[in-house]
Amino acid sequence: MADTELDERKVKILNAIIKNYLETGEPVGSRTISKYTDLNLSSATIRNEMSDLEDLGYIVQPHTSAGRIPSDKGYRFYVNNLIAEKDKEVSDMQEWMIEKTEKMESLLKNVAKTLANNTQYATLVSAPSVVSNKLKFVQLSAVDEHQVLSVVVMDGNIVKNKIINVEKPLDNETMLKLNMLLNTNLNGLTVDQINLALITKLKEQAGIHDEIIAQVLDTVAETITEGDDLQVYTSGATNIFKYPELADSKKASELLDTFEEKQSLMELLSDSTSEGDNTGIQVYIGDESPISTMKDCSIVTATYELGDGVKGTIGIVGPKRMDYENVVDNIKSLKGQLDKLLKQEADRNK
Amino acid sequence: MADTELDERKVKILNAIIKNYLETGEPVGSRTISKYTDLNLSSATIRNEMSDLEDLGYIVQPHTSAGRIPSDKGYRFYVNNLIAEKDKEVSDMQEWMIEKTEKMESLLKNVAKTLANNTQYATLVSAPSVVSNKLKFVQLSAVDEHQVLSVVVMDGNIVKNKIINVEKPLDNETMLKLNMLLNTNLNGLTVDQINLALITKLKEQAGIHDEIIAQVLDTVAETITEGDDLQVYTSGATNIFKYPELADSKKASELLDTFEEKQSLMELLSDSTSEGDNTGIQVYIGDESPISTMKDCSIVTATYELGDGVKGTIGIVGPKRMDYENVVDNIKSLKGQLDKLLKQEADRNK
DNA sequence: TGTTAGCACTCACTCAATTGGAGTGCTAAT
DNA sequence: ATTAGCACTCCAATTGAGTGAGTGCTAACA
Repeated sequence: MADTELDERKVKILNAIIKNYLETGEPVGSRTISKYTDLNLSSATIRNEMSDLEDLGYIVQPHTSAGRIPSDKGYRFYVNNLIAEKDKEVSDMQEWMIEKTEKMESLLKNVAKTLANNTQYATLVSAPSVVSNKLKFVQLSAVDEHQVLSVVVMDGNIVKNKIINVEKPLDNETMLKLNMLLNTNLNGLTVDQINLALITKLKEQAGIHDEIIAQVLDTVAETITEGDDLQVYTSGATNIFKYPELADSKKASELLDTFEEKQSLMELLSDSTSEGDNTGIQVYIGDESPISTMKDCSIVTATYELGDGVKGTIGIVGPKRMDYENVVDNIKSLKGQLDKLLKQEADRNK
Repeated sequence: MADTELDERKVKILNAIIKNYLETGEPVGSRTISKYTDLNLSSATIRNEMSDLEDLGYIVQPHTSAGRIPSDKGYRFYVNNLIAEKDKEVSDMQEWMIEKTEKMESLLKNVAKTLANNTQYATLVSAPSVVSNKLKFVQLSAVDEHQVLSVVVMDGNIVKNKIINVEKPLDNETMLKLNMLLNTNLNGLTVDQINLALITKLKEQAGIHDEIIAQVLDTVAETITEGDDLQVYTSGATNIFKYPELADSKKASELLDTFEEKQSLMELLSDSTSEGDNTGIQVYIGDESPISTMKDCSIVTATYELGDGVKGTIGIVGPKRMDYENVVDNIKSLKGQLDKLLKQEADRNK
């Protein structure tokens, strides 16, 4: 693992520097390291090594005659080592969720919340993208003379509804027929597969009541397609005030803005779904982040799956000196639970 | 309107002080006022008057030999005058909402957003409280063998749904009977009226299938009752960084926490629904606020109605030196539009 | 040749003293 | 009743000395 440019001692020192900095948030000096570590070396020797490490770009000095802090490259090295090594104990998390499957929305809100509580960082969770998700159930019902309620249930019990205004009341028979039509034709299909052609075909089959039904069908299609892009739940955004390096007015304001404007967060999450590595866990450090306002942060994301195809994402945003071990642990465990939960949900529906 | 303790000149000076402070956010001195206003008085005279105003409690000095800033009492005086006088022009707002009635949720989110944009303060909007709201439509449908979807529509097209897990599949006939039972008994009732007694009665009527149906009924009741307390939409929380007196780390963190933890916001809003005055607009200044973390802020709330009984609330939170005129204008206009919109909605459903 | 001790140097940070300016309160004159 | 003038107060910004943590370099050492 160790690059050729780093001998074992340098690695040890680098690790010591980073570990220490993660704890304190202060630049760490040569004397500290010389006492802190088991390799008995004087501060002077450490200084020489640190000088080398700085030349190699793993650590930087905020100013002359200050201690060193890890550079992005340094963090990256640390994280790579960490994730490769560590893969054993999975922290036990609360089991509350198992019972609360009924509503995807509240489940995800809870996930975001507990994760934020556990880690003390800001978290975000995106709802499973509906695009490659299967339709399970469609139903239209007349609420009153001029309004029809359409309810759509997707795999994973994601429920969507929409009220459709109609000119003339639909009689019971038509209603029944429509429901039949929709369910037999749409059930089990993914949103991808429900395209214009299919809709047109349905319209034709609907036959006589063409006008009204066309309108209804359009709206149903809309219901299924729309709005699933904004589903991001965040929590613990204010945790960033706990880290002085992020808490100054300007940075905090920008960051919180980004969190409030969930749109841009989507980019972050969708970005990470594409280039997932084997573990499904992604770490962005500083400038590596796709969002510029987060260039002073680190971001850890994981994607969880539901049935086939990649779906939703969990993310944690914190200072660069975040406790990567703990975070990766937490997020990994959570991802596992979500995967299991949703899979079992899917199985049950078979 | 002018209290006996304030002669006309004092009122003018007080107004000048407050207006100036609203703009600058800096303590305002006697010389500024002497030049700023049309009443030609020397700074010395102003000083005397200011001294009086301070004794009367309308303004305070942050420290000796600084200018004066309005006290809560001063703001209160200003606001009272303002709201009484001003009632003419209602600023024209975007008309986008008219078309978007279908989904209460997105409507309210939009309201919060535009309001935040227009005023540059933090806003919160609570969904119409369902408590005194009428049930319009209930429906159970079998999604698959073990899951039943219950959909409840309330007045104002608030849709709630919940998935109920059942042991044994329910056959079509039972389903139909259940739906009938629910709709005939519950339609038109308010949540208040759906109490334990009624539920028990329903269970009895359900008869044979007692066990399963009891479970379903319980869940439906739960669906109706639950969760409507958390429906608060916020926007523009980060606007507080625009006002230095709120932007320091500690205060900002507390405030944003309060905004994230929507629960406590509910108190604020529900509080204001109770003691609405004639216009339905409430202004809390500083310590008057029911939430302690907001004691450095002012809060303007308005309640909008839907049919009979008080329902939802719109609120704005900003610094004490907020632009009350503009805010009250905005909020009043918005309240009017919401009232109208929801009323017309209600009418159409008659 | 790698390691260490020692020393001079740098730089941020703290604290106190200094200064300038904005603003007040009071008094005496109009 | 109003105003001009002056002494006074207090904040805010500036300066400068002192401190300490940390570095880089050199020379000695094993």
